[in-house]
Amino acid sequence: MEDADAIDRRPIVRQSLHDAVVSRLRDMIIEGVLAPGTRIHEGNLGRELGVSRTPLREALKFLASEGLIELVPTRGAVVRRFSPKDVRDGLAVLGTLEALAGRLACENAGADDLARIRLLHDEMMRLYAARDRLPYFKLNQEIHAAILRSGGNEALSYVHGILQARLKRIRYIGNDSPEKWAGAVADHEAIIAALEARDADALARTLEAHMAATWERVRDAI
Amino acid sequence: MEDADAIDRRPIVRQSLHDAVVSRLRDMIIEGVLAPGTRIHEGNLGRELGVSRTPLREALKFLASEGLIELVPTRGAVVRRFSPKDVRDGLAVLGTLEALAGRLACENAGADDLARIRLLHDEMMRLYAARDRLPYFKLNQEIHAAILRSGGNEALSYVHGILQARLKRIRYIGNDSPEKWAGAVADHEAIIAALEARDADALARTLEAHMAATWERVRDAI
DNA sequence: ATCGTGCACGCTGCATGCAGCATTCTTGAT
DNA sequence: ATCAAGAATGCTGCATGCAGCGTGCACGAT
Repeated sequence: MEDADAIDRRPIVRQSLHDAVVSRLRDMIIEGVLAPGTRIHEGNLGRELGVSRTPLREALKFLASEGLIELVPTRGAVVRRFSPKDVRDGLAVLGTLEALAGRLACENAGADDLARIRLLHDEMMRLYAARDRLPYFKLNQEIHAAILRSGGNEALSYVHGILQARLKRIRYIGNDSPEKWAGAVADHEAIIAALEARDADALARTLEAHMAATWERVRDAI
Repeated sequence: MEDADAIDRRPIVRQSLHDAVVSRLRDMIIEGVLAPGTRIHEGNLGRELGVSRTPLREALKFLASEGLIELVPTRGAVVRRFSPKDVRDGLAVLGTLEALAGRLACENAGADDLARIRLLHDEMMRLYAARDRLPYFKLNQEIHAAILRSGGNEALSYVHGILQARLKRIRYIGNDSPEKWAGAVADHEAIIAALEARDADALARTLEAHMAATWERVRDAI
C-alpha cells in the first residue's frame, strides 16, 4: 500500500536526452530543415544540437526504425525520400486506419471526448475563417489524433502516428490552393457531424474519403 | 548492357552489425529467450552476443521504436509486456490491414504471386497433415507476408510487419489445441480460394474473420 | 590532354572510459 | 530486533578514442 500523503515521488521529468534528440530530429525532418536525401553528418549535427555523437546516433537508429531515415552502411544516415507512390500508398493505409478508428470512436468515445473534439473543430474553423494556415494545419492534425485516441486502441494510434509523421510535411504542402482548402474544410464538417451522431458507417466512409481527397489535393505538389 | 561473363559484382554482403544485432534480439524476444518484463543488462547481453555496449544500445533503441522494448530512464531497456487488451487491439488492427492487403492483392497480384502463394499453402497443408507445428507456423506467417507483399503497398507491409512481430509469440502459443488448429486451417482454405478467385470482398471478409478467430483462439492463453 | 594510380583526408562504426544515479548492504542507534 | 542512515557497488548514459573504409585530389604515365 502506498503512503497517501507521501512526498511527490514522480521522477524528476528530466526528459531523457534521447527523447529530446529524437523529437528534435523528427521535427527537423518534418519541417524540412533536414531535406529529403540529405546525408547526415554526425559530427556537425551533434555539435549543432549540443550532444555528442553517441546519443545522436542512437536517436538516428530510432528514427530509422520509424522509416524517416535510411541507414546506408559505411555512409551513415540519410533523410528518407518519399516517392509519389509512397505517399499515395501511405495515405491509403491512413485512410483505412482512420476508418477503423472512426468506428471505434463512435463506439467507445466518451461524451467528454466528443466535446473536446468539437472544441478543436470550432477553433479550427475560426482559424480557417482567418486563413491562419499553420495553426489550422496543426489543429487539423490534433483533431485526427484526438479521434484516434478516443477510439481507445493503442496499437492503432501507434501505427497511425508513424505514418502520419512520414506524410505530415507533404500534407502541409498540399493545401495551398483556396479550393483545396475549402474542400478539406467541408470534409471536416462531415466528419464532426458523423462523429457526433455516432454514425460509425458514415464516419468511416467520410474519413476514408477525406484521405482519398487528400491524395488528390497533394498529388500535383509532389 | 551487362557483360555476360563478368565476374560476380554483387556487393560483399557484410551485413552491418547493427542489422544483425537487431534481428538477433528481435528473435530472442519473439522466441521468449528474453521474456516479457526482463530487464536487459547491457554488459552481459553484449558479452553474450559478442558485441560491445554501443552497437547493442543502438539496436535496443531501434527495437524500442518498434515497440518490442521499453526504455525506462536510468533503468535501461525492458522487454515489453503485452496485456490481453494490447493483443486484442493489435489483432483488430492487423485484421483491418490484412483486409486492405487482400483487396490490393486481388487487384495487383501477378499470376506468379498467386502461384507462389498456392505453393506455400499446399506445403503448409502438408505440414498440417504431419502435425509439424513449428514449420507450419512459420509457413503460415510467410503466406500472410506474401499476400501483403503481392498487394504492392510498401507502407502497408511495413506497419503490418511491426504489429506482426509484436504478436508473433502470442499467436504461436495460441494454436495449441487440435480444434483451434483445424479452425485456422479451414480459414486458410477459404483465404486461398478467395484469392485465386480474385474476389476482393470475400478475401477481405475472410482475412478479417481469420483475425477475429485468432483472438478467440489465443485469448485464453494470455 | 586524358586516364590510371596512389596518397591523404574525413567520416562512420565500434570500443572503452568516466561520471552520476539507483539500489543494496552494512552499521549503529533505539 | 528493527529501523534508519551512510557507504559501497553496479548499472546506465554520455563522451571520447581509434581503426577501417570510402572519397577526392594530385601526380605521373601514356
